[in-house]
Amino acid sequence: MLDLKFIVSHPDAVKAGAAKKHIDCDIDRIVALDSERRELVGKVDAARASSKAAGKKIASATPEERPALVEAQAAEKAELKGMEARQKEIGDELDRLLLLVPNVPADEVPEGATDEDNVEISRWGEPRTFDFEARSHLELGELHGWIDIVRGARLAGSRNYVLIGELAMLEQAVMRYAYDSMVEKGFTPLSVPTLVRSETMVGTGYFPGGEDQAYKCDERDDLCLVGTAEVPVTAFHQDEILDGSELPMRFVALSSCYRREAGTYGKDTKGLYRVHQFQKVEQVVIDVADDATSLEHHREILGNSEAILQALELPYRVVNVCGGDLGQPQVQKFDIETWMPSRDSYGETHSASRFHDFQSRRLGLRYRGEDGKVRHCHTLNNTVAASTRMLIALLENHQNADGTISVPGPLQPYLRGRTALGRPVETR
RNA sequence: GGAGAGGUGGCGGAGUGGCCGAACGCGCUGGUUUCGAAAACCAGUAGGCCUUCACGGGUCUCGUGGGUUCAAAUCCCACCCUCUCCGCCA
Repeated sequence: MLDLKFIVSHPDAVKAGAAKKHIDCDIDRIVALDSERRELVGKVDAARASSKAAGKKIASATPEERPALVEAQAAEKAELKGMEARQKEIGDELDRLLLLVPNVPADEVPEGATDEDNVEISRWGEPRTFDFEARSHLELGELHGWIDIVRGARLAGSRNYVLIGELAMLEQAVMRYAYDSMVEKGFTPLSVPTLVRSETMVGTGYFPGGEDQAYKCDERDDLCLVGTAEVPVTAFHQDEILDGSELPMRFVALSSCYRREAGTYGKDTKGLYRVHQFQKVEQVVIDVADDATSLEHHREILGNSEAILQALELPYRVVNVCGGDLGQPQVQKFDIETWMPSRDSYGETHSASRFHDFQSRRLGLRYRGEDGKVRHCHTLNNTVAASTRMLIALLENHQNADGTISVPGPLQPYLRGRTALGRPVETR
């Protein structure tokens, strides 16, 4: 969430930010509540001070003086109680409203309503032109007996799948390669829970608002399945005051990811593009509260993922996500879209976000700087590799006329030296 | 699932009604000492909110929320969380 002081002192900037994101929130109400709160705090504090002083007087009073003093204090306390009740009301409403105020997008974020308004900022590689009739990942999967959608659905409903044989191996190869690459760059590997308390979902900004997209196990346990390792990794140090000299902290985690995909019926129904469960390697940076530094690290984690795609010879482009396509918590987001021949377009495979202290405030994630001051950390994250979408890109981009799949060099060691997957079939 | 213990500052850990936002230790910061460092010694060192140009002042917080009391970290109630033992199990 945003700092209440910031909202009150820059209400127009916050309103403009919300408008840019196409999100409604009641800033005027917050400003009004805060001014009432301030006024009340002064009175309440004064009344408490007076009551305390009266208490000390009572303690040292003679038995004869006592009853009168106690009675006088009681009247004061009754008034105090009324003010405290109102103060709590205001506090509760403010807390509720503050959770709904979106982070202010950066100036560099383009205006726009949907992903169609995202602005391409760079491009790497050339989409391949096939001199044969290229197959979709689903066709390739069926051809080799690698993907079983029917049994996946029988096991777990629609948008589920089973990977078989070499494709299951390839999945592990990509995950391991992505993971190892990040460890090599100095990121600390973390293996984290994927079932978390709902307060952790609130802390990272997914709740309130994203409840429909999460699987909840809250009837008995108040737990949710995470949609990304970002959640447990970012919240790893919640409610702590870190030593500033330890920052930035760089983490990498591999986890299963669970997404309900509510409201997407009929969208991307074929294949592995939009599924309820996949694996993902995620990078997270816990940073100092300095815009220039966290911006630099935002570029760094974007570059880390680009390096993976380049090593795997997958053409991609980077887009600067527009206001309307930005989530509530982000200041800015760069999506990487990788070329997917069957879609005849670039499909989103990575998402690099920076949040300033939006998540940290909710999480109580702070650090003590060199000057001794305590500040909220900045947080950042980016996909390193998401299993299903990477498999789509790898299968479709590296397919050969005979149906085999060439394995990019970096993945070969993870596949016991294999340079191609699948048995050759009829060339078409 | 059964039984028990406990949640205190950056960390460890005292504290069972006022002298406690809190002993002591560690850590950190500054100083003395030293050619420099280590060690030793001295001093300082929780966070939030309100107020102040500032120095400062006020107030809240000892898991959370209520209650008792003139007065609560300390007593009572509810809830949350953690740990230990037994059982079951990957």
